[in-house]
Amino acid sequence: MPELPEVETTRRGIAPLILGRSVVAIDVREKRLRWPVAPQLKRLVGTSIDAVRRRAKYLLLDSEQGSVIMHLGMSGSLRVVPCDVPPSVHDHVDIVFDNRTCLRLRDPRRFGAVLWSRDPLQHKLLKSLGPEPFDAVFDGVYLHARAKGRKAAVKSLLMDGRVVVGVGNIYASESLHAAGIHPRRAAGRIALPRYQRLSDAVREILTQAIGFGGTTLRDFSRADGKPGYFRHELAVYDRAGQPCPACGTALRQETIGQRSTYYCPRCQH
DNA sequence: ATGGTCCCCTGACCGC
DNA sequence: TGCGGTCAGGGGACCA
Repeated sequence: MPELPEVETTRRGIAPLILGRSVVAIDVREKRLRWPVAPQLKRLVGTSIDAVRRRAKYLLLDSEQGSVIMHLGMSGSLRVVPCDVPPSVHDHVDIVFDNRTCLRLRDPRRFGAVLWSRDPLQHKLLKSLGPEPFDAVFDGVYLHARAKGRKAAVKSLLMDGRVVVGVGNIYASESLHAAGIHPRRAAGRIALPRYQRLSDAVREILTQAIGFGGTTLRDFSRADGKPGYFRHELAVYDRAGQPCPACGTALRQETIGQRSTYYCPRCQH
C-alpha cells in the first residue's frame, strides 16, 4: 500500500505525538506479520522515543536501547489512539505510552513488519537500498548511468529499491506520465535529457503527494484516521479508459512485472 | 548482475 | 444470499 508519500505522511503524523514519550508497555496481539514481530520490541519499555525517521518505505523509531524498524507492507497503517479504545481484528501491535495513548499498527494483510536493530541503516533489509528521491545524487545523470545496458522496462527500474527508493506502483505510473516516457520502454534505451525529466517528475509528484497527505485507495489512513487526498490528483493510476488529462486520449492499463500499469498511448513514448 | 515468476494474506468487488 | 474468480499501494526468495 503505502509508498514514500504515505509513509512520510505517517511519520509526520505520529512524530509530534510520540517524540519524547516514555513507553510503559508493549502489546502484541498477532506476531505473525511478514516476519515474526521482534521480541526485542519489549526493550522499549522504560525508554523513550528519541527520533522518528524514515528510510525508503521503512519507519525507524529510535530509543537508547535500539531502534524499531517498521514496514507497512501493502495494507498497514499507524495511528495514535487512547489506549482504552478497543483494538479491532487487524490491530496487531500497540506501543503504549505514559500518557495513556498508544501507537497502534493495523495491517489486515500482514505483509508489514516490525523488526529491531541496534544500527537500523545497516540492517540487512536497508543496507543495500538506493538513494532517497530527494537526495542530491538522484538526478538524470544518476538514473541514466544506472539504466545503462538494462533491457527491462523503465517502470521496473524506477520501482527497484536498489536504484531509487520509495517509488511504488502508483507513483511510478504517475511519474512516467509526467515525464512523457512509456512505462514499457527498455531502461537502457532512454537518453539522458529524458532521464533528467523523469528524475524531476519523480520529485515533483512525490512532493505534491506528500502535500496532499498521500493517496488513499482503500486501506491507508493517516495518524489522525483521515485519508490522503492525492487520489483526486492522480493523472493516470486506476483511470483506464478515462481521458488523459493532458491530451484527452483514452488511458490504457497493462501489466508490467506483475503490476498494473497505467499510461497514455499518445503522450508517452 | 539481470530479469522473470511466485508467493505471503485478507478483503472488496463482480458476474453468475 | 452464496460462491468462485480476480485484484489490491510491497518486496523477498528463487529460478534461468
